[in-house]
This record gives sequence, structure tokens and C-alpha cells, in this order.
Amino acid sequence: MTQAPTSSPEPTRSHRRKAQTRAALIRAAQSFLAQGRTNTPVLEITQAADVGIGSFYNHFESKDQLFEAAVEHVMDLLGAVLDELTTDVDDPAVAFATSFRLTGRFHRREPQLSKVILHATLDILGAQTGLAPRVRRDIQAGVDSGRFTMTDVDVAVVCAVGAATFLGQLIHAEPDRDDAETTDRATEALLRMLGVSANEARAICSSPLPELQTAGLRGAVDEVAANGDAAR
Amino acid sequence: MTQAPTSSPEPTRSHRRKAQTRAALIRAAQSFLAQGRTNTPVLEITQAADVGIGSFYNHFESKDQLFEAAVEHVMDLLGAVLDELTTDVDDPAVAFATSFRLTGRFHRREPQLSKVILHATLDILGAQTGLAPRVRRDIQAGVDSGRFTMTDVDVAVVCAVGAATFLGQLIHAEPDRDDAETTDRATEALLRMLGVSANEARAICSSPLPELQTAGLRGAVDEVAANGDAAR
DNA sequence: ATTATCTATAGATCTATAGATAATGC
DNA sequence: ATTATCTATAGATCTATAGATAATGC
Repeated sequence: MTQAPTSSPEPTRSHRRKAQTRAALIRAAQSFLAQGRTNTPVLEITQAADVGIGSFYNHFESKDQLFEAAVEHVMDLLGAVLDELTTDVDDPAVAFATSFRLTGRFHRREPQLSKVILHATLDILGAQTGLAPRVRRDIQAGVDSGRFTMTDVDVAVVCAVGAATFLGQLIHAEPDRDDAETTDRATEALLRMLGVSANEARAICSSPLPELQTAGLRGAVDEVAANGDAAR
Repeated sequence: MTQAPTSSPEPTRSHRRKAQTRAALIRAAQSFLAQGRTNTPVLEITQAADVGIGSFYNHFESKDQLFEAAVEHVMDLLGAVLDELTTDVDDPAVAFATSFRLTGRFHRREPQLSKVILHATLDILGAQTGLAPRVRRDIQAGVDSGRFTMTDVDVAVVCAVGAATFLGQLIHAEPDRDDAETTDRATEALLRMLGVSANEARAICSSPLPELQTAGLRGAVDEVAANGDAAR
């Protein structure tokens, strides 16, 4: 049991229970979202979450609002994972590559969470969290420092984020495919697109990667005590 | 009025009227799909199509089936447009670039149809029609002939189709952006990614493009006589 | 005679709340 | 005393069909 020294630790037991109910609803919503079943009745969602239907309306005004929160939660989680594993990377090319390579592996490691993101494709590009803002930051830094020769940041971001998203689709569609190898090839291609030499791109994408660890971060993002996971 | 010498010309008047009803339902479904309003009640859809609700069940078994047909219709239209304008292009790099550049312009030229595709993102990659199969064909040809040095076709397709899709999002999100210029830059970047030299990529994307004409093809794809459009 | 359309609506389904119950906080 | 939960359900909404109407095909 990782007892994370998490952000807002919800002082009272009542608060913790409320947060658990909310987290259970969000988890249930994610499982339906991952299947694209967005017209699932509220009652069915609350049953999957194992809470009374009345509790739903204590937390959310509508199903859309719940689904929105469920997507945001995954985006925040992915963002937290990427930040956790890319601190103190100075070279923008390596920073970009690391985020991209980790995201590719995330699709296989956390298929349900990945599918939540893929089913909300239209939110990815403009989101303030998740992969897109980090890709933008790294590409901008690479352009500013002259590391990248492709200077249209908007276009570069669109290509990279689109590729990351569709890469997820490919990884889900072909369960036998080697996700790491496929992802690294895509990363390499994108680095070349950005203007990194073929040799260097290959070297960057062959370098070791920090271990993708999502489980420990869930609680932190949920702002829910670790025992929330036991219910699953 | 272009009286296209279209495929199945539906001999009797009765057949033509039936096809019109179906086309009206599909057009209405597209306008809701473009807004992402997939839980719109059947009655509201039939009202938008200006047909009785009973007619819906003459043509489709469920709303999902209608939406599926509506998406397929757009994919077929885009596919027909691309084929129309890329016949007798021999160089795979030029063929790829032409399809990609035309698709980019399609987003601005036919925003509603484009949005139908973007809201069905998860269908794009695996579709048997639309951009994806053409991109795959051209990239495969380029790899086979040695025109492209990037040899992982699956990965290349994922990057290109993802970029084309998210490019559409960008073009819709920023109405003042020059769609042609933005698209050509993305195409150029992807050609470099595939292994075409920077100079050549630039030359290909600066070369003239056939005029994108979608209106004339709608009827053909609808398999509906030209007067079907008058009702709009 | 056949076929596609239309309107009206029965019955199914879903949403959102009222009111009861149980637990916590002070 | 307050707060979050629960169950039961009124009322709203939606689906899908029955049966009537109108037009075409032969």
C-alpha cells in the first residue's frame, strides 16, 4: 500500500468517503467511455460504481459533466506520469522523445485509460494537460534553441500529437504488436521530421527509458486515499 | 445542374423518391454528427430531414445504423474526390502529397463533412475508404520503389493519417488560418519524414494542385439524381 | 396491387427528485 | 446538527409500430 504524501489530504473521514464515491463514479464512467458507451443510463453507471443513483446527483449535474471529469482525470494522470519521468531532461529533442515514447507504452500498459483518451480525440489537441501541452513546450524549446529546423510549431504539434493518438489506435488494434518497438520507430520518424539527423534520432530512441509506473500515481491524481483502490 | 452519368440510376420514380428520403436522412444525420450530437432523438432527425418519423424505420433499423451510413457516405465522397483528382500520378511521393494536400483543403471547403469524419476519428484508420487506404497504397508504393527510406509502412501510415486528422482540427479551431499554406507545410514535413529530401519535398508541395471540386461528386456518391440537392 | 410515406400513440426507458436512513463532526 | 448516502418513483422523453393515406407500376 503506497501511502502517498498526496496533495489535499481531505482531513475528515466524511470527506474521504465523499471522495471515494466520486472516484468510484469516475472509474465507472471511464470503463464505459473506454468502450464508447456514452449513452449508458445513469443508473447503470451508478450500479457499476456500486453507489445509489442519488449519489450521482450529489456529485454531478449531468452525465456529460461526469464524462468530462472522467476524461480530465486521465489527462491529468498522463500529464503527472510524464512530468514525473521527464524532470531534469535538458535537451528538448530528448524531452520530446521521452514523452512520446512513454505515451506509446502507456497505451499498452493502461489500455482502459488510453481508450478513454482515444474516445475523446477532439479534446486532446486543445487540452491544457496530457501530452499536447508538453509536446508543444518541448518543440517550442527545440525551435528556440535551434535544435529543430522545422520552425512551424503549430504544424509540428499537430503532426506529433496526431501521430501519438493514432499510434494508440494501432497498438489497440493489433495486440501482438511490440508496442515499444513500434513507438520508438514513430518517435524516430518524428524527430527526423523535426530536423534531427537520422543517426541522432536513432540514438535518442535507443537510449534507456525510465520505467513507466502509473499505479502509484493514480491515488495522487484522484486526491483519494490509497485505500480507495482496494474497492476495485 | 450537372446531370452526372452516375452509377445505378434508379429506374423508376418511386425508387428515386425513396433514395431522396434516404439521402435527406443521411444529410440530417451528418449535420448532427458534425456537431457531435449523437443522442439527438430520431424524431428530431426526421424533422430536420423533413420526413415523417415512420420513414426512418423504412430505411434504418437504429440511429447507430443511420450514423454509420452517414459517416460511410462522407468517407466514400472523400475517396471519390481524391481518386478523381489523382489519376495518372505516377510518382508515389507526388500521389501521397496530392491526396494529403487536397484533404487539408477539404476541411475548410467542406467543414460540415470534414467534421463528420473528425467526430468518427476511431473509424478513420481502419476504414476501407477515405484517406487512409490511399495513403497506405502510396506509401507502400514509395517504399517498394525505394522512393521513401522510411520502411515501416504501418508506422508511416499512422503518422500521416493522424497528422491529416489533427490538421483538420487545427483548421477548424482557427478559422483565420491559411488552410492551404498550413496543409502544405504539414505535407512537406511528412515527406521529409518519409525520406524525401528537403528540397524535393518543398518543390512537390509548391507545385500546382488540381481544383478541389466536391459539389459535383455528391450526387454520384449519393446515387441520387441531381434534383435531390435542390431540396436543401 | 404494391409500395412508401405519413400521423398518432402505446409502451419502454431514463432522468431527476423527494423523503427516509445512517453516519460523522463538534 | 449536519451531511452524504440510499431507495422508490413521478414525470419526462424516446423508440418503434399500427394503421391510414397517397402515389406509382403494370
